[in-house]
Amino acid sequence: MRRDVFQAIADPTRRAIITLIALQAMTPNAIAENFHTTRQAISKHLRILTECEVVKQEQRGREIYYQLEAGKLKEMDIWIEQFRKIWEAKFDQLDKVLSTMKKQKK
Amino acid sequence: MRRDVFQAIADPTRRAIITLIALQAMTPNAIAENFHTTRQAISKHLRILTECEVVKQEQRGREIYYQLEAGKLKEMDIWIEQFRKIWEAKFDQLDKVLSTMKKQKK
DNA sequence: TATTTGAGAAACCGATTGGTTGCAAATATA
DNA sequence: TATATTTGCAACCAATCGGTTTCTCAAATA
Repeated sequence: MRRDVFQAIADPTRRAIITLIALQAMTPNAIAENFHTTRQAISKHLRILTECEVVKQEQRGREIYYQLEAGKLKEMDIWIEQFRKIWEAKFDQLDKVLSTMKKQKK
Repeated sequence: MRRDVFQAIADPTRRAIITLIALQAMTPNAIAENFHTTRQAISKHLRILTECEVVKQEQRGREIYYQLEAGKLKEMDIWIEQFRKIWEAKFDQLDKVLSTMKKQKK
């Protein structure tokens, strides 16, 4: 199955997992404690995140620590980049309007 | 149905539509010409994009022009923002490693 | 007025999703 | 060694997705 970062972060649970493990790596069990689903459901999400390389595994004994691969999120950032100019331009226009209003007030 | 921006951009066709109409508003027919699907399928995507407020309609006679609401994409940008520090930190570390290697070479 | 054109809505379809329960394998511990 | 713990995997299920075809409606045009 072909997956990408955009699909990976489409699910709210997956986004929550990403935020959760952003600062320190965690095991599936520890992660699952933070959600109202079964451990297996979390395991599935982790599999998807791993396939998309948004997350990295590190085996330690029988435990597996999942760690965020923040760099992969940069791909999204690059896609959004092209639209940043547009919404910033919009705000520039708003600035102009606001400063015009200010001048008129004076 | 509860939808959000993240679901909106999860589909590649939808992302392509967004890029397509970023610079100028377009009608469903005009948009559909750029894809290998029916106009109705595009119409469905436009409905989802409209529900998520990523896109705005402007009726002109019997034609409807779809226009990008770039500001909505900013929501995603804000979510990614929190991870930007992390991947930038990673690259800072890489910089250190590289400069150390450079010094050793000298 | 009759006809063509642009667009959304509805019904349907196969594939995918996110969840569940039950199981098997490997490691840790008594 | 026997048992408990951590994890992934398979099978199943209802809901949703992305697509199609068919239909209706409103606006433009002959």
